[in-house]
Amino acid sequence: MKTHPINTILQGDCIETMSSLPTGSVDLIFADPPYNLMLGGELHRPDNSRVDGVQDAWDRFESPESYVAFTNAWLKEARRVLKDDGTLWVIGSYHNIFRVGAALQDMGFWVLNDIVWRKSNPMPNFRGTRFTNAHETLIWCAKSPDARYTFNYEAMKTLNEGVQMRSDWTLPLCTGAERLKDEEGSKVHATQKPESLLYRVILSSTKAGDVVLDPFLGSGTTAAVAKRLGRRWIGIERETRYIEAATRRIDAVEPVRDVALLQAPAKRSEPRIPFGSFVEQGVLEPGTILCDASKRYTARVRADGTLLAVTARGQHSGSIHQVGAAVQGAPSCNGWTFWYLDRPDGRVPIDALRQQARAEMAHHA
Amino acid sequence: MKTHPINTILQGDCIETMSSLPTGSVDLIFADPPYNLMLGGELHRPDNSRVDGVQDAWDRFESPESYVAFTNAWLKEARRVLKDDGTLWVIGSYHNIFRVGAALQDMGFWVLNDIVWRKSNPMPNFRGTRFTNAHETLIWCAKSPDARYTFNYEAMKTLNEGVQMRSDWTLPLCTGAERLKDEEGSKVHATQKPESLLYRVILSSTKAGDVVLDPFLGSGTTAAVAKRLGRRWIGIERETRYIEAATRRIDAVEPVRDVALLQAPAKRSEPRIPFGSFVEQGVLEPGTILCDASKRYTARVRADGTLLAVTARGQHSGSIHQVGAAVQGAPSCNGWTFWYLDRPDGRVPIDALRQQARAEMAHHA
DNA sequence: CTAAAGACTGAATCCACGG
DNA sequence: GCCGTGGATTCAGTCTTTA
Repeated sequence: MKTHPINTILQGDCIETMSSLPTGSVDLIFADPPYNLMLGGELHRPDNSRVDGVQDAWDRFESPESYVAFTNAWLKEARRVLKDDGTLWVIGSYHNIFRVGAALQDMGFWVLNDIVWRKSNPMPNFRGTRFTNAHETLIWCAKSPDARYTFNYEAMKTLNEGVQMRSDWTLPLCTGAERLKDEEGSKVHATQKPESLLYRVILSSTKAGDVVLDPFLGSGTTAAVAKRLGRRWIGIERETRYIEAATRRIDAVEPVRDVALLQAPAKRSEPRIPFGSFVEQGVLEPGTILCDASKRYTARVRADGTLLAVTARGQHSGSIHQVGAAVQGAPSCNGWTFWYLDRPDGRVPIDALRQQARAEMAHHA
Repeated sequence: MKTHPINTILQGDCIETMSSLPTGSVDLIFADPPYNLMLGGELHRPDNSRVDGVQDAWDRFESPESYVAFTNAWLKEARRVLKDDGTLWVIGSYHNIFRVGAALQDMGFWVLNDIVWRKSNPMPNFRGTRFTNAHETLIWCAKSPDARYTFNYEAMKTLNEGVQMRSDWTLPLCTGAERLKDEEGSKVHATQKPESLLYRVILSSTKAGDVVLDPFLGSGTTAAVAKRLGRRWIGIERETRYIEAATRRIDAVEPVRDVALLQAPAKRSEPRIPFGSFVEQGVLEPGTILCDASKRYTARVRADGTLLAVTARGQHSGSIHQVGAAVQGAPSCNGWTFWYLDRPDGRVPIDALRQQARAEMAHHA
């Protein structure tokens, strides 16, 4: 039986090593595969200094076909290891992202978003022959169109000052103290990703305790951020020098202590309270009149917690939601926020009753 | 012998019609093919209004395979018609752009840039299920790696206030007076592109007098901008109603005398700096304690950039502004100046972080 | 007349759970 | 698996109507 290692780096080829992991065992995969840059000769700045680009053997492929074969192979194993409701992130540039995206769509993955990492401090185009290549692309996808994936909508919205997080993220490159250096002061890994990028990836699409797999761990950014955010992790890496640097780095990470403190709870996860319970408990008398914000519609509360409304279009009865939708002629309605109640201290939405009940439940818990 | 029509709209299927054009005869192709969105049922806004999505027959394909076949067919003709030193632009979204990009790379096209059109006013994600889809992607490519293509580096730099034009362009959607409407006031074309986008495309990669071909002309944006910029143009379109609207539109265009007089569209809605970004980028650890100037109140920073404060009046969580207001019992509060941070070099308002980040952004810009 | 408030709109793969 | 129901969910802008 396949064992399930956790919080460790597995040394080896990413495809072989993934094949040793159990089927449907990880919640999230973040993959930063070789980009297959196919750089020609060396690149020099206007002052003739040499640009230290990606020259490593791991980025060399014989042909476009062999890159596609490699992509299909690792994606296939990733798909097997991923839970049915898990999601996959892949990062790339125009050199490889189209082939990767087409391959994963052909394999049945369902794209949820393509995300643009807009670099606030990209390397300029020294020759002035193209637009400054100032971004990279991430693809976020589920295993199927009907998968129930994790998306921490509220956390992303608050992280973005109260408006929805968009598909373009402006973040700086990994530089300065965050960038791993060897004894001689040169960078350990050519393509180390910034922790801020992984922070957003992991915070948006996993829950605390989830298992995050990175099949191309490199300098260990994914594992470091997963550990910091109270997620479990598995890394796969071939080269010993990267493993050594990543291990030191991950060991030094302190997880955030209070997991409950990590993020505000989503509204969707709050306990459900039936409207009828307020009638049942005597908070509302049967016969109480409700109205909408504009006072165009009124409805009467019945003993079983349903409403009764009479309009020009006829008589409507049913739940607070059904009657709210019916009187407006709308396809749906949130009755909690649509209906109001006259109280001595003013008109309040009936949602105020629910909020109060929830606050009392939290107090007793 | 094949004739070379110019400054006209050719009615017909794009592949057949392109095949009637001479080989190696156009300098630039801009293509806005169907995205094959595959939308499900109806979508409503929270106010219950219905979203008027793309449901035209031209966007429906039998299968992913038939979309790929269609893509290969039109790309092949486009490649033939294009001069050896000409370039091709294609716009798309995550629904189709990966398949398109892979197809054109397989065909030998050489990608020069992928360009992100960052929409300053995208439609939100109404259900809170994904990141707001706030961009589209353009691929710019030459016929071969050694092609001597046109790139007006200086014009782009000037258009971008003296710094190199990046691969991400922030531009608004096509709305208001620019959007073509029919007699009943509804939009003529579901996916009319803004002229500002085509300005950049045509100005960056053609010379005056060059021939610009758009095989999916639609509402005629490409032809209108080409004419305005003193380029020649050919449009291909199948549907009579689009041709009629585009013809009126193009006829009304006055070519500019002096292209240098064209001014850059105002930059709108540059990224703001959310408080959460400092947590994300590791400037602040989750769990960090903030306090106000008088040290009466303290709050704890959470991983999503919200604060959590406990006072005699209860527990408060939310943005730096909301929690600042709540602990004081005030109606509002500027959290940037209210909350302070203890640093080795003394206590500073958190606004110092923001000022520093803005200074760095200005430096990089 | 101006100013404020309300209506309308955009290439959208847009719900979750219990019976 | 399907079906019914609860109830959660929007940003930047333009244009129209009201005060």
